[in-house]
Amino acid sequence: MAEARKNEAVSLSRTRRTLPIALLRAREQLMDRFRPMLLSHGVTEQQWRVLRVLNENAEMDATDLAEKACVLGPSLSRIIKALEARALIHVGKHPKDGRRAVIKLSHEGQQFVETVARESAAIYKTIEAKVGADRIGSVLNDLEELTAALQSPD
Amino acid sequence: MAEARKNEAVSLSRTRRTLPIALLRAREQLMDRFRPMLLSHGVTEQQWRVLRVLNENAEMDATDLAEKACVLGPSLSRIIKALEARALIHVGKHPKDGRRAVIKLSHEGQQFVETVARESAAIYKTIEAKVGADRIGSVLNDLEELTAALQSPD
DNA sequence: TCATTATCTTTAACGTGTTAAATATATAGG
DNA sequence: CCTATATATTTAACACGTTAAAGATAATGA
Repeated sequence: MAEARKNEAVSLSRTRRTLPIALLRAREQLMDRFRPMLLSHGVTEQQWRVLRVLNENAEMDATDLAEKACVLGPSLSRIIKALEARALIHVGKHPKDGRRAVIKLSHEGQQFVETVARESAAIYKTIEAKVGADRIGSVLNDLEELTAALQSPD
Repeated sequence: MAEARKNEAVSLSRTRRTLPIALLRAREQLMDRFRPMLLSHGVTEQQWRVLRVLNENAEMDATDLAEKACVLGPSLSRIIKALEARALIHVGKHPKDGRRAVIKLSHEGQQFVETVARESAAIYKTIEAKVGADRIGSVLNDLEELTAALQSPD
C-alpha cells in the first residue's frame, strides 16, 4: 500500500501539477457549490454569467456581452434566445448599426438577478470562510498576473 | 473616454474579480495556445487528457480514469468509444469484477502520446518563458491549497 | 455608385458538460 | 439461495464549447 501510494504520487505530480488541469479542478470544486442553487432557479452557469454582466452594464451588444461573460458567440446566440423566451431580457437592434443587437435586462430580469445574487453571495461567503479571504485574494492576484502575462504581445 | 474607462473598471472589479470567472479566463488563455496543436492531431482537449492519464497508469478502470482525467462518466463513455474506434486504446473487462472496464493504451496509442506530448511540452515551455516558471509554480501552489481547502470536511 | 472588404450575429455540425435514469454485475442479509 | 442494496458503466436529453461557414449590414475605395 505504501508502494501504491508512491506510484499515485508520482502520477499526480505529472498530470495534476499542470496549469490547465489545476485550473479546471479548482473551478470544478467551486462550481459544485454553486450549481445546485443555479439549477434550482432554472439557469445554467453560463446564463447566470450573462445575466450578471447585463446587470452591471445596462445595455450591451452581443460581442461585448460575450467577451465579458466569457462565452463564445454561438453559445451566446442560444443563451439570448432562452433568456428572451423567459422574458428575463429584451433584445433590440442598434439604431445606427443594423448589425448590432442591443441587449438589456427586463424588469423581471432585474428582480431575478437580485434574488439569485443574494444566494450566490451567501455561497461565496461560505467559501471565503472555508478558504480564507486572504488566500482568495492572493489567488485572484496571481490569476490576473497570469492572464495579463499570457495576453501581452509576442 | 476617461469616464467610460472608469465604468469599465468598476464592472471588472465586480464580475471579473471573482474566482470562477478568473479561473475560467486564465484557462481559456492557456488552452488557446494548445488547442490548434491538438486539433491538428484530431483529438480534443478532453481526449488528450484521457490519453495522458492512461500513459502514466498502464491500466485503469473507467471511474479512476474519469477522476484523474477530470471528465465526467458520461463524457468518458463517449471518449472511450472514439479512442477505441481509432485503435488508440484497448478496452477489456476486469477478470474478477464484470462491472469494471480495464482500459489501456494500445501500441499506436503510446506512439501517439509520445508525438503529441513532445509538441505539448514545447508549447508549455513557451508559456513558461512568457509567464515565468516561478509565477507558474506559485499559481500551482495556490491552486492546490485552494482545492485542498475546498475539499476539506465541513 | 458599385464592388470589395470588414464587422456583427447566427447557423451548422460535432464533441463535451450536466443531471437523471437505465443496465449490469457484486455484495450483504435473511 | 434469493432478495435487497450498492457499485460500475452506459444511455438519454438538453445546454454549452469549438470550429467553420453563412447571412446581414457597414465601411472603404476605385
